[in-house]
Amino acid sequence: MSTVGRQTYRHGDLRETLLSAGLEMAREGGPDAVVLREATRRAGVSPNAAYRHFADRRALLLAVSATAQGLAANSMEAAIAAIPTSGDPKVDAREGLRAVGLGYLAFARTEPGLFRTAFSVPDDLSNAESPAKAGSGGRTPFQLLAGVLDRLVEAGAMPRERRAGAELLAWSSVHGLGMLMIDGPLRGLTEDMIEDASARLVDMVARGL
Amino acid sequence: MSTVGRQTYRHGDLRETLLSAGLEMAREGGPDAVVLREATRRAGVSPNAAYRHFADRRALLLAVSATAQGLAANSMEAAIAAIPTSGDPKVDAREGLRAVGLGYLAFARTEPGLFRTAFSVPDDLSNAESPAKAGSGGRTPFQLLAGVLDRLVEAGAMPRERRAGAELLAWSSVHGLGMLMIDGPLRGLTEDMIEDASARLVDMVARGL
DNA sequence: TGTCATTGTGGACAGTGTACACATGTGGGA
DNA sequence: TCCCACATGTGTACACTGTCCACAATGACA
Repeated sequence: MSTVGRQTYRHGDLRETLLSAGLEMAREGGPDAVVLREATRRAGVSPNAAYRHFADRRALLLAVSATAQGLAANSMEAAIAAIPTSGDPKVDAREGLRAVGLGYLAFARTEPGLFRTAFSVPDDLSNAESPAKAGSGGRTPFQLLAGVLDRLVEAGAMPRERRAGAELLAWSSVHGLGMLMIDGPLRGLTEDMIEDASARLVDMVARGL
Repeated sequence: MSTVGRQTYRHGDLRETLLSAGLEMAREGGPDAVVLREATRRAGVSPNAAYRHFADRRALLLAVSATAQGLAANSMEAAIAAIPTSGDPKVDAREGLRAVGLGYLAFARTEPGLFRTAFSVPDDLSNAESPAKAGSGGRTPFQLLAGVLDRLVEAGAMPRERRAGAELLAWSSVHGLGMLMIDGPLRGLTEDMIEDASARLVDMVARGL
């Protein structure tokens, strides 16, 4: 491929360009749709140029995944921001938990490709607070969840002895519904059923935590 | 490819052979590792022979997925069978629910590749009771779950008005933990942490349903 | 026995990830 | 200011994938 559509030999910001090309492909078709050669094609660059910025396809995918997690965080933050304060700290804390869960699920529903790319690429809890995964508010999905759980304890709406590891429980439930809705056996549910299931699920978590 | 290692031109049971080859690949590397050509290679047959039995790679993958769901059902049934009866129907029903969840999670942990192949391939609830997905007891994972939920209601351990759609809630929670453990951000958890999280999760579900 | 649908083969093609050698710019020290 | 090392992009090549097409072997049944 020659340097068509570009005057300079250097691209200028290839890494970023590849990343957003990858993000776009992920949006349309999930992690499997993130293909390296296509990204370089969209960037107007030869296939191998990508290897100057990403060790391999996997590395690109991880970067895309992190970015997608940031977008998920945005959705969660938006849901948090939308809840009116009631004055009662307990109620507010519970609403915060609900909002985090519903924001996560809303992201799954509106951006299924990105959701799958964000959370079904092999990763590790040790990276859960990496700034690359933060939304515009500066916090990652994991940090947002941890935050509302902390508030829940402080407000006395959740026994302190159950706090440790509660992220995993809450996250699991919501994540599972998201996955089953998207490419698991729960596809084909109507919008209403999804809405209903989402609400009931976060209630169940709030009750059971 | 010639008919090496095989005297007859006809293979005899190619469909089944491809299926178990696919299952083996899925076991080792999840859905992405199920590659059509490799399956035919293992069956000692030319690549195109597969197309006499499966429309395309996707069809093979779906068949493998169904088989894997049957294996998951086996794991769940084993967990159910292992619980001692207490005499108290309420207690028994709750233990049944726990067993179903823990059996599902045990399968996820011991057969991560098969688990992902079973439950993260696009499917539909309308196929949830397909005999192809049944375990040796003749019931699919979905049917097993529905069964324990029914018992829960009959035993009076769960309000009847919450029964509808409860499968989705219970399934979501347990499925989410499984996925996050395997290739999501919850990898790297120690055996103990997983054990603990699993137990707490099913308790949460039992409490919150 | 002859016919014909079923099952398998062979060759081909486009597309993928990635390795290796090479080309082209650019910034920092002489 | 020159020049060169280093970063970045190109070209070629290879092995591998899914899948299409035309053809060959086989076995069941008329």
